[in-house]
Amino acid sequence: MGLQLTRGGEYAVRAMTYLARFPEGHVASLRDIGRAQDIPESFLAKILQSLVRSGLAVSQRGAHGGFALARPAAGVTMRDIIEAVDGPIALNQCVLWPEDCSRSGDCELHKAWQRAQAQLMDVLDSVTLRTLAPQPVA
Amino acid sequence: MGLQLTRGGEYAVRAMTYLARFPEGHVASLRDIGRAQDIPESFLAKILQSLVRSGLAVSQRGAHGGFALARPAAGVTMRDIIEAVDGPIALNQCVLWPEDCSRSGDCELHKAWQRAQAQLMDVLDSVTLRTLAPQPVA
DNA sequence: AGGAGACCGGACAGAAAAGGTCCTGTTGAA
DNA sequence: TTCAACAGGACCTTTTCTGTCCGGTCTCCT
Ligand code: SF4
Ligand code: SF4
Repeated sequence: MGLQLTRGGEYAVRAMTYLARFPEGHVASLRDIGRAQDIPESFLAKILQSLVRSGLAVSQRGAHGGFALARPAAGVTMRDIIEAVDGPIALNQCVLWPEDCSRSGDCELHKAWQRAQAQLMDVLDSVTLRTLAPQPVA
Repeated sequence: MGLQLTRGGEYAVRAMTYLARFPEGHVASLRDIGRAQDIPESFLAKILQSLVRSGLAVSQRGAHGGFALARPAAGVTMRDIIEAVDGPIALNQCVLWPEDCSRSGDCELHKAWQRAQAQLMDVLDSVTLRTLAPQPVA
């Protein structure tokens, strides 16, 4: 393989999409999210921690605690979520860190990867949680 | 990380691009390619084997042997090369094997990944070895 | 005040993939 | 015949992925 989304990334988007289905501010517990989205709960705990640390979600501790979106669904993109849990997206190392490759100065391949990355980001930046969960349930 | 080209994929494109810089049919040895492109030779051996098995390169055994492109440079794309060594490209599992995910029937996220994949393939299919190595050296 | 419910944080661990290495065999041209 | 060069497979090390576990902490509810 190679060049594929991690399980963690997929889970993160699914979890956030689930939260976006509720009215703004609604809190759902780890257990609820895991059950609803078929995500192992102890793994999901780690993923949600990343999302909280990245400021995409907020957590409520104690009884009746859980997680909620930190901002309106329309303002959170697929890219935001994936980068929060998997780190920066770079189809090839040199796209984000050109200094790592001595050839990057005049490399046609480099330019190709930059175009590919730009096209990918176009999609990832344009899809928000509102796109993924259009109608909040009452 | 996650979602990044493998080292093997990068090496493969570099090796093929090197071959494309010579007149059609020119044979270069493993050693030559490895030295010119800074690729560990024993690893490169494996990569070239994959390329030969996939029909993108041909090999010549015995003294003065080596590797050459199997077809004109303009007919070999980035995608061909990467898929030959890393297997099929799928930004998310469900893009190529939707039956693996029970949700794939009506999943907005799935559609998003399909768009992203299509954009990526547009670039990868449009870049050929002729693009990467415009002028064969005499 | 005292549970009980729920997240926090870090250590740990098994499995898989990435990234190579090595060795023995086979080929083919000089 | 010799020897340069590829073929193929076994093996190895390191890193990343995909989780698990547990003690600690916080907060609501009674
Ligand atoms: S694409 Fe070019 S610049 Fe980027 S890593 Fe490969 S050789 Fe270096
Ligand atoms: S994007 Fe949708 S279809 Fe694809 S794996 Fe995730 S949930 Fe399944």
